[in-house]
Amino acid sequence: MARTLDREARRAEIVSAATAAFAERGIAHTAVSDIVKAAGVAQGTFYLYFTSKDDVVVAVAERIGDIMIDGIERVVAVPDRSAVNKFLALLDQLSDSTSDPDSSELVEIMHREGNRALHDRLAEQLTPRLVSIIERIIDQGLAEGVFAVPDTGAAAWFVLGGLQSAELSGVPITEMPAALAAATALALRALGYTGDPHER
Amino acid sequence: MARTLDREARRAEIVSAATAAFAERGIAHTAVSDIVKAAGVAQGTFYLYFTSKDDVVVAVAERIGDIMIDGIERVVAVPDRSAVNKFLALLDQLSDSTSDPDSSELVEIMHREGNRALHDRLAEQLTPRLVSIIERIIDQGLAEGVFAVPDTGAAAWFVLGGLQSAELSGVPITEMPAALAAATALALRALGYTGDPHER
DNA sequence: CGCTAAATGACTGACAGTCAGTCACTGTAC
DNA sequence: GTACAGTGACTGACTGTCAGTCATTTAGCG
Repeated sequence: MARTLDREARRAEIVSAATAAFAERGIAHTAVSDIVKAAGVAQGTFYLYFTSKDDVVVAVAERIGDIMIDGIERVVAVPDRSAVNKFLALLDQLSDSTSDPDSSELVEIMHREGNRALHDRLAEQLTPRLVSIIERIIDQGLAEGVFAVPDTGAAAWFVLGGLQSAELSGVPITEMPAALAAATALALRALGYTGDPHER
Repeated sequence: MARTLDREARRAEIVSAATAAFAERGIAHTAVSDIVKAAGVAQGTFYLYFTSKDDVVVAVAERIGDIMIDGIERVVAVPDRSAVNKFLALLDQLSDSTSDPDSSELVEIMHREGNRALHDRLAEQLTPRLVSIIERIIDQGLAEGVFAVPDTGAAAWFVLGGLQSAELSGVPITEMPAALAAATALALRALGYTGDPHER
């Protein structure tokens, strides 16, 4: 059965099997033997594509991260959108990734208790990418004269941290929109924006 | 050797042994058998005091958290301090926990690669406690008329998230003070403060 | 056909967690 | 003050699980 699939495809198959297994049992209760059984390969094969069990967790997080960044890049790339508009769109997209059927299940898996490691790995590789998108938005806002910050990089990190923290604040899901609106207002104020966010 | 130590003391001994072992080898490379050997008890005894290996990680994080919160409560409890002053003192204390000999080593251990779990567990139980302290400071600031936010809770979460994010931004330690100053300025602006933070 | 590299799966060492048994101590009875 | 049963903290050898390895097999390619 050797050489029937190219390297990337085989790797992707194992990542899919791992994602499904983590969804069903959680990371800690998923053995590498479960993953390879589902993927239809031998245990040794697994270690030709991943250096460790942790390595496949990172790969799953990467896949989720790629999907999320794709969605965000799409709404942010729209030309002729104002910086504030893009910023609000980015937030919509971040909180609404649940509504995207592709990513909704993945995000749900990640938030399950017992899959903390997945959440951490995602944050780890998502955060720098989000920061760089936010930096671009802030720079645009500075050019437009609606934002005022001395250090784009620091502002991007701060604002992102603040917004992510709303997610962790433990407010019930029903009140999330309100919490998010509050965080958005604070973020815009931190960026030196003085207008009404709802102009759009 | 039965009944020679009260429950709390024995538990504390095991936590100490675990802390030392985690410092030396990292969590993943520390076996429960290493901890009990260092603590001078049998493996079974460990499970009379902790439900799992993860449970002792939480206990170590709690000990570190208690020390940090103590230090912060101390500087924040000073009467006659303005809200802005307390806020700045809190930040000093948070970033300077390294200078406190008690906690410096603990903080260092926690930041080591491979002890991510410890960092996460600390954040988990430290964050709500910090939020509540920051809420008190914001309320004081509202009473003093120097802050202006519609929702104290949301503001506390946002500001704390933003500040913690500076820690993760990957700036070299030499530039940390500058990054922290930038984050502080952003935080105060988010809180609606319009004065000069350096009045003190 | 060799030759090379991918794939295999039985195996191993390590380790988290268990449990039947020990023993130091305490309270009670005489 | 002696005997003795009761208690529960403590023990450590043991077990099942599982991540990771490696000698061997299989498939494609010139």
